[in-house]
Amino acid sequence: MRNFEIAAMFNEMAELLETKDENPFKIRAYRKAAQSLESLTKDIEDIAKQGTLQEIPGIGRELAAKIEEIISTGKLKAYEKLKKSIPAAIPDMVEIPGVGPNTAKLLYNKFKLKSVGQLEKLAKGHKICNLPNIKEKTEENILRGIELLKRSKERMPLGEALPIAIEMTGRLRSAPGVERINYAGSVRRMKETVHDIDILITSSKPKPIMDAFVALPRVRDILAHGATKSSVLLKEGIQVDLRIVEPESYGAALLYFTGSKQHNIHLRGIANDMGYKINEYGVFNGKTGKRAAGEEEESIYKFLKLSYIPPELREDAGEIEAAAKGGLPDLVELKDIRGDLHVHSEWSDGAHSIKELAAAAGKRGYEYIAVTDHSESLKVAGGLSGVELKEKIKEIRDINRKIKGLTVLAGIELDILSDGSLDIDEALLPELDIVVAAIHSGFKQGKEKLTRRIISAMKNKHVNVIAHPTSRLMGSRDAYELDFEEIFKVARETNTALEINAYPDRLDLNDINARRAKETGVAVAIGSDTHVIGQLGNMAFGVAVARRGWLEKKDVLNTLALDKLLKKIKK
DNA sequence: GCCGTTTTCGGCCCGACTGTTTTCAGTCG
Repeated sequence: MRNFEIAAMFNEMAELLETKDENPFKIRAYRKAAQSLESLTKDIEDIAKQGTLQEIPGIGRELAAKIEEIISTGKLKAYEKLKKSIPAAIPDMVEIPGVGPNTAKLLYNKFKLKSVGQLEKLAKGHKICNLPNIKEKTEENILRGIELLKRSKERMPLGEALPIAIEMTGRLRSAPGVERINYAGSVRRMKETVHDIDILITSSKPKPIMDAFVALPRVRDILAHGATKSSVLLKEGIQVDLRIVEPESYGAALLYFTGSKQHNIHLRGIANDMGYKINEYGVFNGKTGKRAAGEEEESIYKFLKLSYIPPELREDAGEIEAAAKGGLPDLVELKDIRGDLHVHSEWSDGAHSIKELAAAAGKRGYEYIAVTDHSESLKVAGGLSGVELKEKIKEIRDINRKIKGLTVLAGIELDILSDGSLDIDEALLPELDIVVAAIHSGFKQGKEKLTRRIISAMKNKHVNVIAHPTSRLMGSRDAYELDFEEIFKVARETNTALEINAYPDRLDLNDINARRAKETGVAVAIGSDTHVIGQLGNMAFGVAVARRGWLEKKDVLNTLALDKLLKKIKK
């Protein structure tokens, strides 16, 4: 799977081309192609073999040839040449907020800089403030930009960003003059990580709201403070943008501010073809300037003859074409979830008793939870021996006799050992209601071996779900590579579900693999991997991944009623 | 560099904020 490697190369080429005064549309073409590769649900090498590269949106004759060159030689001459032609300090300087290609080139040509560090020294010595278009203020801004670059995080996990977005909108809601308020951007699209938080407000009196915004307690730095648009950097290292528009522009502004950029560009292109223009204020007739829509998002999609596209799908990954044909999926919702299939109790490394978990799950309206404590070899997590497992199953049966309205399923999170065997006396497996298996060690074994381990677990007739298939932990452990095509194939053949682990640092399967699972007819189970009762709420993040993966209710195992669930999984 | 029942050439989304300017370029989203 070299999709991401090639996408990264195209993205880097776009950045390099930006410093060369290249045609901006050519630069966009590279970005669009990169994005297209990132959202691809198939292996690029397979597509190349079939000779259908040019069927990928944004890939034409030239980029297809470049992809083939990368696949066959491992290199791309055009990339190497481009990289050699641009001094490394220029793209490094462009990383500084406020410094773009032109400023970077100007600085390089004047001082022949080798690094951002050298630039910082010069700026501190007031050596750059006599260049054309650069005076003291710009010099200060460059220094501030360098500081920002050091302090700001690359991307923040959704699990951290969403609560901040909710808190900030909550605080601003009561500011004088606020009519409607929403967070937008990639947080609204529920992307797994976000670069910044976008907030939209409608009001006819923006100024006092803006002043309140930049004075909020979390604000560490004000990056821009205008009449209708401001940006701040929070103490947490993430940027928040606030935009205020008149109430009649709510829909258009929410659409614009939610993105994605590629989705908006595509919509605006459709409007152009119809003789109309879309901006953040509305849809306007290109000739008369007369307003045609914009108060609500729905009215804009309707005007463009598209069905309404939920934010999670707005990535220009085929959703606009589907909406034009009325073929959008009817996305699964949190309220469709009838139970949680991955929960830990104090029998292993969870904090609560099974009784407490059952009560909390009942409060959430669930019909069932599977208590899936770890198996014996996972010592750090207090894995259960066979004897303990038997006791635990007995406890669950007792609890089920006493409680009403919710069924506790006797489960296990079974370790898939490094040779692919299962960490249990297999005679015990039939006594369990549901068996979840997962890899917890040997992450560096390589693609082939890891794939074989998972496949051999799936082939066991008692294993129902493979949990967190790639074992990634955002920010600390990358996903290992797997042959997903093979895994999906065996999963379908053996009636094994793959998990979307809803724990915010995992979200594994991710959106793209979830979509591919659906396309290949593999069932998906969403599990919260709860260790503390509050984490049951993480189910919402798992549902978000499912929605971003185009999943419908029927694609998700734990939307089934208990009797249907038990009938559907293998025994 | 892509794309096309209007086009194989000539389009390609659109606007806010800032600083250095005296009308605009650069940057950002």
